[in-house]
Amino acid sequence: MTTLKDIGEELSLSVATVSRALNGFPEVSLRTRQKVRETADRMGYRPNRVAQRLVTGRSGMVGMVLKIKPDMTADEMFFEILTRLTAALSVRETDLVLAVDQGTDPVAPYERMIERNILDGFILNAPQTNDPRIAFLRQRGIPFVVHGRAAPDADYAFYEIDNQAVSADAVDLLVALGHKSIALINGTLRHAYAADRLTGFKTAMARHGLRPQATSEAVIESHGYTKALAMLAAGTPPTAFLCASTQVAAGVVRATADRGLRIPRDVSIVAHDDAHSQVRAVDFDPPLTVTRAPLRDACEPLAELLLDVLGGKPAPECQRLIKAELIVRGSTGPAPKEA
Amino acid sequence: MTTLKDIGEELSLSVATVSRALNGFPEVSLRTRQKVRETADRMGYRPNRVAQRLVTGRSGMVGMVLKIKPDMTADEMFFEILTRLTAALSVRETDLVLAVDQGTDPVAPYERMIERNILDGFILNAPQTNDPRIAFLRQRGIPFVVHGRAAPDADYAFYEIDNQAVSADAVDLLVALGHKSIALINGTLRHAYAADRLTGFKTAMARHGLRPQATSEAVIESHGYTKALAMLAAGTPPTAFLCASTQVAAGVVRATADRGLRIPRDVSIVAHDDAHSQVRAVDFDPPLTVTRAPLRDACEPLAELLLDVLGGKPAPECQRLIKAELIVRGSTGPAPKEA
DNA sequence: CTGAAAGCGCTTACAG
DNA sequence: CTGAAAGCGCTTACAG
Repeated sequence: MTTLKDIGEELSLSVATVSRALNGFPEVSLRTRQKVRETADRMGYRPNRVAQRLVTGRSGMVGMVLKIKPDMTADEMFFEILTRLTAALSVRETDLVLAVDQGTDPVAPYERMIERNILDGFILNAPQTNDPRIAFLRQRGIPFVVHGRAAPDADYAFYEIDNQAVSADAVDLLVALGHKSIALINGTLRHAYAADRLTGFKTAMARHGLRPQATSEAVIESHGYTKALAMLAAGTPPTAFLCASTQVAAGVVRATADRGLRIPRDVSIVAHDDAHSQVRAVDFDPPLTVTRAPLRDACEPLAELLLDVLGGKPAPECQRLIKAELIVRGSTGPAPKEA
Repeated sequence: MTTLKDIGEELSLSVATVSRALNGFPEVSLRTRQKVRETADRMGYRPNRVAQRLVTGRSGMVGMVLKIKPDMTADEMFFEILTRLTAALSVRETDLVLAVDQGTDPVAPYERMIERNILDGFILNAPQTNDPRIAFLRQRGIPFVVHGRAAPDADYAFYEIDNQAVSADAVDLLVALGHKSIALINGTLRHAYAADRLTGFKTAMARHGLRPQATSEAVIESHGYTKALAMLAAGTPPTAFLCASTQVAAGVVRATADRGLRIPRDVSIVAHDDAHSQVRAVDFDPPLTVTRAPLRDACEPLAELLLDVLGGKPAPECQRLIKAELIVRGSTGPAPKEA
């Protein structure tokens, strides 16, 4: 392996100058800089990251813990996220070390990774309300960025879509179309995003003087199906549904079909689309109106924000609240005339 | 962060002695060793891996490239392999850095990772015959271990099941049951394991003076189905099938059912089972006779072997050829009486 | 049994 | 614009 010293000897320069030249310091003369670059290339120089890391006090590695399903099966599109995150970190000279969480204690895998003493920080995902992992990392003073935020008053770095606005935008659209009986089929409330969606939903409904209906359970087709079926059979059935995901929307669609109702004539549907599920919004008939915020879009900002945090940027400047797009398609229409 | 120096000052010892004590060197007196250990614990000492790595010349990181499917979907059970491998490396103070191969050049991702100059070695999987990645790493002198071996005369570290024996064992079992017309529904021959299975099959059949029938394609249900259907309709239909996987076996079962044949009365089936597929051998009716070698069992030895290689152990001592189990269940029986 | 010293390959004040 | 020096935190011959 060729080192700075080798290059220095070749050119009769000190390692200090070679180092500065290679790092593009302006005080080094252009001629020297060019000569050094050239020689470095010729000699196949690659900086020793470990040495760089020792002197800078950073390891150049960040950790992420993957929560996996009990059957140890992989999440759809997991690899795309992994790829994008790896790439985004890689251009920042940072490596990603993965761990898998299979136990009951959500904090344990983080402790294990910290124990190893080689990580500069963490990327967390899927935060829950009062997430113990966040409390733990903060208490230990370990830098991290969260994909999502555990509470509206988060004082740490995060990248998140505005989930209250997700609900509010959908409600506003439906109300403008004349809907008054609107139901939210939401995710489990221990997930922070679902709590935000519910808050946004209730607030928006109240603003319009309407009474909210909501159910919060697992984001799966059957949740949409069973709850929509029950709601449609009730006294004042919803004329519109907000669905936590396209999977949930698929269940709602099935329920409306079972009841002999038509979309959007009898029932309107809006879903949130993270562009991650195998169930594609445009493949519905009619295609789904959605609030859309691709999960994959988070990778680049997450890497950027984490590096900012590691660089000492204050937390309030490392927070990104993104608006989801509202894409109107065929699944929403005017409210049916009242009987 | 507390360092060796801190501990040394606390105890009025040199960093050298503290280092030796903590690393359990026998020349340090027991009393000193205990005192140092105690103080280190009390002060919350964690060795700085980066410094250790600089001085030992190793980064403590190894790479693995995942070849993913075009739809970027995850392989079944991928997380279990990832977990086990991470755990096996972790106890050896080694971290795993993943990259994803999405391109056409199989070597490119390795070049990119080497470029970064922080890896001690690689774990390769799914070797192909004349695998260019192996040629590349060897030419560059980069340590690696292969899960599988690209050729029977491999001169590098590998962990692999004896795929020739997999076929031979199955053939021997079937011949003992009186079968003479035996077909192999094999994986694509560019995969080294499939080439070995075919060789083993032909050799074993020749040894018994029988004529081999084989087809080598993708390891999917439809391959088993279409080929078995065609073979069963031919002049001398097989009375037994060797299947590359449980998926392939499912196809063969479907084909025999279509032909109105019974298992094992009319047709016997042996499959190879890596205990990785969602299609479980014991769930068949009748349950499948298999050669069994769980993929997950490779994780621990792979980690061990790679660390051996990094430690300078010669390649011939870093090769493991494992016999798969032969588990006889209901899908094999005596050959039908000849008509 | 323990210590002083050199060194791993880099970066970065401090001088000049 | 360039160099000599110190230092990041560890390990390990070399002495004693």
